[in-house]
Amino acid sequence: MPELPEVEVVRAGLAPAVTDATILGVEVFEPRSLRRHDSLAGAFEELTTGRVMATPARRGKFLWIPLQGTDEAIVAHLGMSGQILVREPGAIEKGLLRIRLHIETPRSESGDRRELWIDFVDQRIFGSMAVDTLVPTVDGAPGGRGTEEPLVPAQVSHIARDPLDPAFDDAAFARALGRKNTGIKRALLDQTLISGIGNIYADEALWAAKLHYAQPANSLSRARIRTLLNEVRLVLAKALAEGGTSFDAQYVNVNGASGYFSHSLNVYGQQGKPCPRCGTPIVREQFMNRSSHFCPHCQRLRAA
DNA sequence: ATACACGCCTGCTGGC
DNA sequence: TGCCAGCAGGCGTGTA
Repeated sequence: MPELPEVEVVRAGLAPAVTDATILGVEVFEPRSLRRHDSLAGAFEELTTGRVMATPARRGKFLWIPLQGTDEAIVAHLGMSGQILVREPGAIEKGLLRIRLHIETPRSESGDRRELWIDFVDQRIFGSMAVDTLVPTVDGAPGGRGTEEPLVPAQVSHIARDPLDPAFDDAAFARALGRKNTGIKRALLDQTLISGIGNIYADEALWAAKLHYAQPANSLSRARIRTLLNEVRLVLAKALAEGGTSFDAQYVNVNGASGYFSHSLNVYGQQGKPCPRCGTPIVREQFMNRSSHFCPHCQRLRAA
């Protein structure tokens, strides 16, 4: 499932196709894929058709494409199974096509323009697209990766910056953890504290930092928080460098090719296999109605 | 206010 | 063989 690295791969792959391209038309095959769209502001099709797009931006797992000459952007979240694919007209989608943007790229040096399809494919409809208003960032820093503008879609403004964002505030994150009387994994998955982390990379980062998922967030020392943040960044950066994860082949990048980080997972999905550090069999337990994978030897609950 | 349960979704898998 | 419960889990909303 797409987490920060996978969404960033999509954003970067989308950029050359959509930047300065014009939206010629929109086909919505599944209205539920517009769940995030507030139709009181107008129909998605009407707000997008004819607009010229700017470079896509991302914060955490949210992606947005500003619409030039307006204070609006197309917002996309991939949910569990969403993909955004850049296709040549006429391509046949194997997955469940929910929304298709017909776009025309800007005039090239040779003077021609190309028509492309931007296909939003999503099996489970946890993801969605919308048109939303851009609002100023609270801290005045750029809204996210891919933009210099201090703007963020209204529905993304409550999402914290992600740990790869230069404007992420380490000290504020540490203070927030100190106020959280909950397990550290729950805090890592709380997108209002730190964004971009999902179940896979939460388990991987906790293993790397030798922390138990239920360790109370407010029991961690400043030094441990620093270590954890460092491991989070290493895990995300490594996955990003490898092009994203595709342990179940749900995730594909904008051209339809699978990512390939799954071979280097240390604990996620590795239950029963030896811990790469100490050899103790990895355990899987239910936590927060999802699976948590950890090494019972390396990752023990510590006294507060 | 904070913490947490739940609903949303569909394709695949394993057990009977 | 066929059916169906269980599972995958991010995020918004509702509740205590």
